[in-house]
Amino acid sequence: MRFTAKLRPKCSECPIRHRAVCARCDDSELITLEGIKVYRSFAAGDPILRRGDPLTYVASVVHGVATLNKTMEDGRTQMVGMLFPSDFIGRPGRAEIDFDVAAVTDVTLCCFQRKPFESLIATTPHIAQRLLEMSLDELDAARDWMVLLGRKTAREKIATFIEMLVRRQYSDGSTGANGALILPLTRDEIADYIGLTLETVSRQLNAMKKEGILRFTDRRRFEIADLEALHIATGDDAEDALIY
Amino acid sequence: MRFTAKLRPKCSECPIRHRAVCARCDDSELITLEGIKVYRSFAAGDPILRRGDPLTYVASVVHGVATLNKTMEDGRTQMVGMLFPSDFIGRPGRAEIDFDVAAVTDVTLCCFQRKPFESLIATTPHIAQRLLEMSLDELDAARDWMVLLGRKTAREKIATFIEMLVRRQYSDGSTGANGALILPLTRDEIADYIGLTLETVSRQLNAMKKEGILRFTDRRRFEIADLEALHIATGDDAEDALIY
DNA sequence: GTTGTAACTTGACCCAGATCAAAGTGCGCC
DNA sequence: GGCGCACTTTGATCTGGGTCAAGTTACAAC
Repeated sequence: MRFTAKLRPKCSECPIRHRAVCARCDDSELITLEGIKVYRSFAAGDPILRRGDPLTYVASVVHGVATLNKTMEDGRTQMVGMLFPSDFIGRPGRAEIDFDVAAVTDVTLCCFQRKPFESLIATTPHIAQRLLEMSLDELDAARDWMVLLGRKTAREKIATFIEMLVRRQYSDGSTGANGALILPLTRDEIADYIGLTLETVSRQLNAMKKEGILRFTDRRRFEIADLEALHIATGDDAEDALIY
Repeated sequence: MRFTAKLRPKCSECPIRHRAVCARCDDSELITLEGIKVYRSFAAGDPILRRGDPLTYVASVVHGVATLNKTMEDGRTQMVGMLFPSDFIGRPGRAEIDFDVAAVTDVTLCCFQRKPFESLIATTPHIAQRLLEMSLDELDAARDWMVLLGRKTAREKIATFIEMLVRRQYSDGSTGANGALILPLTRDEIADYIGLTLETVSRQLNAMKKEGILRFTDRRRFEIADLEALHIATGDDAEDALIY
């Protein structure tokens, strides 16, 4: 793991304190965690872990966005996850990782050595329970993504991706000034996430701009002009919609 | 949950004893489980749970094959999982299920009421640990399937699906007489699992038959005539291959 | 046996999205 | 302020797999 900084801020002031793997820890458990944690920072574009790397550390994302990528022998790639603040990297009980993890924006991680973290899990049910809950949530999300990849049209894929971004950026308050939303990924990266090519992503995004569903201030910053139309474009049930 | 039988066989003689959620339980923990478990059977084709059903029970598959299905409003469906013996149904801490579970062959489940099972998890680290491990394994499998759905060709999808079947049927010894493999799904169900149409599934399966990779004895029973060619057709790395 | 039906195969044609190609845009850096 | 480069847009064309439409099996019920 590359890193550019080592710090150990107070858990009590941590922005992900109530959503991360440590969410249910009490004060004494936090003190234990504080003793073994190390902050590490990565610049946008940096690799965090490569497929096959030994999993010496596990970590929580504190700031920024990271992606999980699988690459086939001939170079085709599929992104299999996007990590936002509070998401967890690494799995206890597994010695190496089988996909690449990369920082797409500047990223700060709160890292724990895997071995001591595994012992902690065994003795701290609050952490084990929270980790199980987070893993099951990720599994649910992965299954929803399987529907997107297997059955949705290009337009539905884009709309679903945008809706997911909105949900995540509001839930961790990482929207830009005056609530503007941010596309943390390039057209190419979006394509890898939703199983399209970058050209199709570009065309669909511009189509939704022309239709007045999205309003871009620049290539990365935008807002939702018509939340209802966006949801209809996802192809999902009305009951799953963001409130509008 | 529909059921046709209620039995409570001995855990020590259970065929999935060492692979299911109870794998790491000691004798005294098994006695606790024996006290609260109930066997239920479903006929091929029966629904086990429907989307939105209250999750009163969680269960392990003892015999047979079940599928997890998501359906969009307009009827498009995507299978998001296949459950073989030892796989687990349901998630502690969630009151309802958001996909359909159906028996594709005759199925026997070992069921536990969710509430008592949740208390068991809290007090029995052997079960909590095993459940976390199984959930993370499922998450890994879901991510591999995302690559299949997002990036693989029809031929690669079929080959990967067959290879997965071989792996699972050997690992639980559910192959037919003289080691013949069984397609537990119809062409239509296979299509829903790998994101194709039934016609494409049929064409690709017959192509692999003509090429001498697969040998069918009837529509559901077959054997692998060329395991190496099958693996090459998956598009996956040689290192992930079944031994040949 | 016949008849019904669900599952499967095969062929012809079509189209959403891929591929190939060429501009356009914007930002960092000297 | 202009050069370089990465990213994006847009157009033209192609194609893998979808769609539509007959047939064909194969087994279950009578």
